[in-house]
Amino acid sequence: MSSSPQGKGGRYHHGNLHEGLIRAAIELMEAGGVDALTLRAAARRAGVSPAAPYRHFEDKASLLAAVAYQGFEALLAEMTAALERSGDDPLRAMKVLGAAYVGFALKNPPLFRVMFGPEVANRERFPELEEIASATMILQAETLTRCQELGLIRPGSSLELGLAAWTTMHGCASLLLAQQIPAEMTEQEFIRIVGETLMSGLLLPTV
Amino acid sequence: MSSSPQGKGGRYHHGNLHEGLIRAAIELMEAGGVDALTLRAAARRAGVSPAAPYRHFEDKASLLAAVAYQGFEALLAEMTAALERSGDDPLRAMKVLGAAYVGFALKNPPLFRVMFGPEVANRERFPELEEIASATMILQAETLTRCQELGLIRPGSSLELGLAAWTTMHGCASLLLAQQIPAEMTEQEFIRIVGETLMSGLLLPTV
DNA sequence: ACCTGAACACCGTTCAAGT
DNA sequence: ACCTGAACACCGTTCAAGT
Repeated sequence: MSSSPQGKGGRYHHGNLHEGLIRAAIELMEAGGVDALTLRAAARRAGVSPAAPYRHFEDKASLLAAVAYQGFEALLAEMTAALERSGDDPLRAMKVLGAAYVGFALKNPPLFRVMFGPEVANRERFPELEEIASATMILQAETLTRCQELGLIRPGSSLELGLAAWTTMHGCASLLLAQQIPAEMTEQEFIRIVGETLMSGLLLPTV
Repeated sequence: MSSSPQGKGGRYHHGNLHEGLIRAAIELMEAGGVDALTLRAAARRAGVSPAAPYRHFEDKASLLAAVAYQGFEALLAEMTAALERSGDDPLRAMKVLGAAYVGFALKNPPLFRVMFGPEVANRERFPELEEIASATMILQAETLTRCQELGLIRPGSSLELGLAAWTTMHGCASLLLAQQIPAEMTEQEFIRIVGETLMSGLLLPTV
C-alpha cells in the first residue's frame, strides 16, 4: 500500500516523476489535443505541485521534446513491425513503410504535431531527437537499397532517394492532418495517387 | 492631425480595428514567432483594450484564420507572379511554382505554420480558407494541363497529379521548417533531389 | 535531493458599464 | 455601435522554504 504509485495523498519523492510527467503529458494530449498539454496539468495529473516538474525538465519545451522522443520510438516500432510483416518483396516493403508512416500520423495527430511542429523548435537543443528521426530515414534507405539491388528502383544515392520518398510521405501526412485535401476525394484515393506519383513520377517517359 | 491613425491618446471608434488587428497580428508573428501572437498583444499594438477585439472576431482562432487568409493571398500572388516570369515553357513553370511555394514557406515560417497548422483547426469553421487554398491547387493543375497538352507530362487527371505535386512541395517545405533534413545536405540540394524524384519517380523504367 | 506554497507577469474570455 | 475596466480561471516560471 505504502508504495502505491497513484495514491491520493500528496507524496514526496515520487520516485519516477520524470516518466510520470511524460506519460501524463501524452494522456492529456490524446484526450484534449495539444492545447490541453500544459505543464501545470501534467503536474496535477502526476499528483505534484506546479513547480515540481522543474526538478526534472528545464522548461516546457524539454518535456515536449521528451514526448516527441517517445513518439519517434513508437513510429520506429510501427515501421519496423510493418516491415517484418511485408515479407520478401522490397517494393511492397516500400509501400508498407509509407502506409505505416501516414497511418501513424492519422492515428496520433497531436503526437505527430509535437514531433515535427515548432513546439519543440530549436532542434539543436535536443540532438537526441535528430538522431532518432534519422533512424526512420535509415530504415527507408535500407529498404530502398534492397529494391535497387533487384533492379526495381533506379540507381542513385539511396539516402537521397529515401529522403525524397520520406518527403512525399510527410507531405501526405501533413496535408491530411491539415484537412487540406479536396472534400470530393477520399483519404485512400489521395494516398494512392500520391504513392503512384512517387513511384512513377510526372514526366512522360521519353521513349 | 485629428485623424492620425496611430495617435497615442485612447481613441474610441478606431475606424478600422478589424484590419488593424490583422496587421498587428502579422507584425507580432514576424517579430517574435507564433508564440508572440496573442490576442492581448495585438490589441495593445492596435491601441485598444484587451476586450475590444471581441467586437470584430469571435475568438482568437477567428483572428488566426484571418491571418491565414492573408497568407494564402500572399502565397497566391507570389505563385502567380512567378508563373508570369516563367515564360512559355510549362515544365519550367512547374518548377517555378514549386520554388515559389517552398520559398514562401522559408521566408515566412510562422505565417506558413498558421496557414496549415492546427491553430486554425476546425477548418469547417472557416470555409473561405478552404476556398482560397484550393485556388493554389488549381493554379498548379492548370500548369500541369499545359504540360500534358505538349506531351511533357503523362496523361491522367491534372487535378490528381497536381495534388500529388503539391503534396511533395508541401512535404519539402514542412521538413525544411522542421529542420529535419540531414545536416550534411544543403537546402538547395534537398529541393533539387525532391524535385527530380517528383518528376522522374523512383521506379526503374521497365523497358 | 526532491518537493511545496506563494508569488509574478502573463494569457483568453466575459460582462457590466461608459460614450 | 463600439469600446473600456475589472474580473475569472487559467498559464509558464521563479524562489524561498520545508522534509
